[in-house]
Amino acid sequence: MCPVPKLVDHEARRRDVAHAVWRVVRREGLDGASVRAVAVEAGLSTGSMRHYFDGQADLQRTAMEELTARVGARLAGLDPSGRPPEVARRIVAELLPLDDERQAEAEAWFAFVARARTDEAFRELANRSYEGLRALVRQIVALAQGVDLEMTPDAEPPEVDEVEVERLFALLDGLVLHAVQRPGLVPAETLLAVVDRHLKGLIDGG
Amino acid sequence: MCPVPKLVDHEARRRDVAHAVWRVVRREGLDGASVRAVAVEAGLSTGSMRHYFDGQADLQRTAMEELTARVGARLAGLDPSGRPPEVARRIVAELLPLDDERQAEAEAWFAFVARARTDEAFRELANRSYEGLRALVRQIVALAQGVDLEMTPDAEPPEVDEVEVERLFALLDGLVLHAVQRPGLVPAETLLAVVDRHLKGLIDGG
DNA sequence: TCTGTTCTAGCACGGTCGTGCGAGAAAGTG
DNA sequence: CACTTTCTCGCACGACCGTGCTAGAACAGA
Repeated sequence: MCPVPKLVDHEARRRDVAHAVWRVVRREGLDGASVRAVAVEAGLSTGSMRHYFDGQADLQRTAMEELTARVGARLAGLDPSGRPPEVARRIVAELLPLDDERQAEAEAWFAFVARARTDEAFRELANRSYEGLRALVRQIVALAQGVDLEMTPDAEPPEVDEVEVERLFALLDGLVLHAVQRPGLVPAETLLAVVDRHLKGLIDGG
Repeated sequence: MCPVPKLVDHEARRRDVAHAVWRVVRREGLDGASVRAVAVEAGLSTGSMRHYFDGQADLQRTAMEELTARVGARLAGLDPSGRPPEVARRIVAELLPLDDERQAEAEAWFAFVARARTDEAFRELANRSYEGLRALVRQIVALAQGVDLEMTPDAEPPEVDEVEVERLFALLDGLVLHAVQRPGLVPAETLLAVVDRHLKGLIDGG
């Protein structure tokens, strides 16, 4: 009856393998993310991965959850100080694939979202992210129109024009989609120019 | 040496099977569009389909081409008369999934586009459609800003602000993406309200 | 009728997949 | 050292897939 020796950090291992899933998904699509392919990418054997994942569903779901957690952590780490319109611009810029790392995340993310349409296992997480992003965009619209979120309670969503929320939300998703669809052909300056133009109209109009 | 008897219309048959592909893709995703599944959906046997398609690649590519042809035909059939801003609004409304038929088309379309990112066989057609839509959106922006396209030669694209083109293009793709992502939860009125708001800003600002 | 062509149906092969399993290596404790 | 637990590896099974193939049905002309 020995005290349990912990040889490897399971959580860290699961995270590493999740990153391997992202790379495979980006390169070959979610269909190509077979257990064998991910094992090769992660430098493991298929049998070895079974000690950390219950199966392919657990593997892919974990990779998707890790992705949302990563994006969420980056958003939570943003500097909330400054005039409201400047904060709004900062958050928007964080949502765009302005560098390679976020481009890779966006490409993998859309693969998961695409599958969520026909696979229940991914749907709930996709819907939660969708609602979370919509709430964030609602705050961005409020910020752009000069509302200071520090003054309003977190529980209550700010009162804003829902048409403008959907307009900005769709614009952002469309920009990311275009960057994903044509990697390297949508420069960062274009993305920023478009959102700056949009935010300008939002500020002037509100 | 008989005169060749033509028992079935090959083109019509290929079209019917392509529609069966759409239904399977909508229901189970592009991964689920196996030759066997499409054969069942179309009421044929796998061996019988080989008389009309060279293989799975031909099958899926044909389904995607048929989809672009269908959308293109609908756009070509639009009434081009009226004041430019009204024509612009008419074209935009045609691009949105306002009824079940176009919703189904949009869902299948995004499945093909998603695969095009990692599968060369679909990439060329996806890129062509992307460029075609971008050119169309450029014309819409010109129309919204009062330019009468009848006065400008077809060969030369209208001179418009490319930032506005990308902004409207991304907005439209984002709206369609949201409708695809959450079927039934994005009502037609919302889609129209958003594009009307956007076109209004485009007209006033230009 | 007979003949040649088109079309249909389904089987069989080779390949990939997810997954369960067991043997052996590695590491920590007595 | 022995002993237990953790970890790694690769094989094997059954399922599904794309595809080639063959035998027969359906049909148009002679």
